[in-house]
Amino acid sequence: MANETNQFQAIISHCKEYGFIFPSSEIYDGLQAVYDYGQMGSELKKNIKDYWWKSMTQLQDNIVGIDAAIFMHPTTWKASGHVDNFNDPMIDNKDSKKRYRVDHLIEAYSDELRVASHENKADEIIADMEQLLAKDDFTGLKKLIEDNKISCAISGTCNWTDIRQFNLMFSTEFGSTVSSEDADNKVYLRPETAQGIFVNFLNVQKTGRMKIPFGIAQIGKAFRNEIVARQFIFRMREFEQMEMQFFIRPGTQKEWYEKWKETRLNWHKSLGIPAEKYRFHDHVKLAHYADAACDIEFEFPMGFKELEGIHSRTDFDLKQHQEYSKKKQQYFDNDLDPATGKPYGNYIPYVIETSIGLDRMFLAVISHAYEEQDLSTPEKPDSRVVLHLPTKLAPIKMAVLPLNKKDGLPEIAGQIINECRGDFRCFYEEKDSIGRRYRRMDALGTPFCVTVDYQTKDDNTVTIRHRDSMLQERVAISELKRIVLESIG
RNA sequence: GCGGAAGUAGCUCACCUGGUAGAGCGACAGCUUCCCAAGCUGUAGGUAGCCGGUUCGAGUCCGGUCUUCCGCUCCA
Repeated sequence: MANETNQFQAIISHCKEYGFIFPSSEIYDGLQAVYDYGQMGSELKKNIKDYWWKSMTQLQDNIVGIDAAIFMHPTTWKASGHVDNFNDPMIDNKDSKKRYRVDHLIEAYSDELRVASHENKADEIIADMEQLLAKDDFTGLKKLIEDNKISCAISGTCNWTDIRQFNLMFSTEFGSTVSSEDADNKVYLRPETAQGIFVNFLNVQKTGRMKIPFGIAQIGKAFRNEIVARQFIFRMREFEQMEMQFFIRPGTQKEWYEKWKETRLNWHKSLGIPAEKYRFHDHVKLAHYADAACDIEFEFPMGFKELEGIHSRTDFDLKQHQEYSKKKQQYFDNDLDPATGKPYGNYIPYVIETSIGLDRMFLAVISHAYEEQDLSTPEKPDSRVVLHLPTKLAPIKMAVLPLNKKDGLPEIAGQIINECRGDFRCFYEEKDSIGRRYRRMDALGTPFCVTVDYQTKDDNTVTIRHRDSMLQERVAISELKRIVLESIG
């Protein structure tokens, strides 16, 4: 554990030191669980995004992308269940420091009463609780707990804090003249991007003439007012999701669920990260909208944690929106049902969702890439920090380094950069010894270092040095672009 | 939100029992060398997270606050 913690700390420091990630508004002491991506981090993040976007849209026959607004009509969140299901009042036991959902605590007590054959009393308490919950009467709820001497299972005491509401959605007022008391004008910052896809389901389906099965992909920010947000960029209050909702014919959800599990895992493996770093974790307790769900977990420095979720959401979301909006959310399927020989007809599609946290993916990529290498020889101690980033994700693809900063070498280097910068990001550096420049590039994850030397002036060849192997080969300048582009894939 | 630990230069840290801050690495400028870091010269950079208290005097003691990591909890 100590090692894992040190490794995690080292990665956090490295991210700061080399311009990948900074605490938000750091000069004002930062803002809890909010981070900024720096000059290197923003490139890496963008490359992850682009790679996901391309593989989920361009390379698919039947998936298109959208970019929905962060603000959505407030009713969206009533329909989705976020308003009702995620405003749970909580209470803490001061002795055991345990926190409970108030309804869970009271229900557990009523279960005990039932076991002891006090059925009537149990029913009565539940009825009281539901009334109080409906009124958001926290004082009354606390009184209910105290009157019944409901105690903490750990400490056995009734030493409770006041009941508090934890609303996981950020809200703000819409329009410049409304008062904050006016609940009708309260809008939320979306806590997930999925609803932006669901409310646009028919727009996309009709205007894009999409036929089921088809998908809608989206990358965007979401916001959750987490009770505890920690572990660097793993759990942030403002984060970015990359997700795809795949609309299918009801009854086919099992096969599509399995297919997307496999497809998504293959996507991860295609980045060269070994399969052992990943595992599936099936949800036992399903969310209100799902009939099957699993996570793809990644072995982060702090252990296996959720990276991506794959959920079979049934027709829950579209059905809810149909009910709340009073607009039919159905699709007419002209394909023939072999059982009847007739078209499948109208139905509300089922949905398989794949949803990955972009920031978590960033953390997965960088923590797997990070290595402190011992390069010592008997003669001399030596070490380097290297980021083994896949070329397609590396912020800088190629550094061009003149061996010397005179004799026309920098000019040749400049020409090479001008030839390549239109195709991929290059970096020029003439300061310090060549070895030191290589090591600096290693720390940024730059896969190729091209060195212009005196031989270059004679035959237009340069050396290209590979980050991971540290080996060099001599190639013609005219070959450079092809080599790098091939590696980007 | 509770508990634990911690916040001193970009990074890692030192300053032991209070007397107005140092090192290594890094950065920058120049020189030298030149295909794998730590050569030479010079320079910059910190009102010790912030606020308050005790004290003649606080980075050092006390309180508060912010931030980070760890445990519990939470995680649609």
